[in-house]
Amino acid sequence: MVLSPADPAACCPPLSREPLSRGQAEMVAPLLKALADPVRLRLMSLVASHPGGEACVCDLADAFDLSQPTISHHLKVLHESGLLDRDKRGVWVYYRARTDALASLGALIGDPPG
Amino acid sequence: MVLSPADPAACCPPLSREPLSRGQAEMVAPLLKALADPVRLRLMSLVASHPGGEACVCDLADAFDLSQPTISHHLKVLHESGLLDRDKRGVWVYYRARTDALASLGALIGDPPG
DNA sequence: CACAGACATCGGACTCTGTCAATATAGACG
DNA sequence: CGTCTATATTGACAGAGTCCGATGTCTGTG
Repeated sequence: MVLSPADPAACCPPLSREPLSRGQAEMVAPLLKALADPVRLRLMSLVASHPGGEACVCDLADAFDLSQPTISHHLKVLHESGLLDRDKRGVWVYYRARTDALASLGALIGDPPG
Repeated sequence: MVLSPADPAACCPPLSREPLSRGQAEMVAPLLKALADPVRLRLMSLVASHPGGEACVCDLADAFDLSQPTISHHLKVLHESGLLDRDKRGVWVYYRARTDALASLGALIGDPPG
């Protein structure tokens, strides 16, 4: 089993406030790496902006010109990084955006020195 | 010559607001890719939090256990993505964080649906 | 001009990543 | 149980990324 980390970006002050330690950088970089792909960015946005806050794979796959395993792979990356929650209901799997993780990450990057 | 884009993340609504288009995702992903490396994250943080808002390569290189060409390479990636400005003064090169680009990117990721 | 120092570029070795086709798993239903 | 449908896993491969040593470029100085 693979557990999804809680909110890795919540551990660090904003980039512009003080230098990130090596350990902190190694915590945060995987989150950014997970988002740093056009397909995963769109997947994340599709899920996060979906009415009800969640979307099933069947809703998502149609938006792309990619094979089903490829979509599944990208969703796995987002899930394992802690940016998407997974919820299997019957045959369908619903993904939900971790808005707390997105908010922490956004603050880490964008917040001024304070 | 390589020109540094203005502020790519300023073109898009927050992730959670509405689905990112394919074109938008392809604009933003390179910014995230540039940040999605532990070394570049620390470099960015070192520059952004440096007193005076800028730092020269000589200040930065000491913080890492990497060769000088490697540091230079990472700084180039950050510069070409539009996250760092370059300013050569005499023999030294000073880098300055593009706080506008960081703010836009942070808002894109972290802002709520609104 | 010659030299030294700060930084960049080049060429390579090696690892990581995105993608697909094929196959597996797991639930619903007859 | 057998079948259909939704999703995940595996294995393979091309392309991209990280890193280093060697070398190049530019600038100040004697």
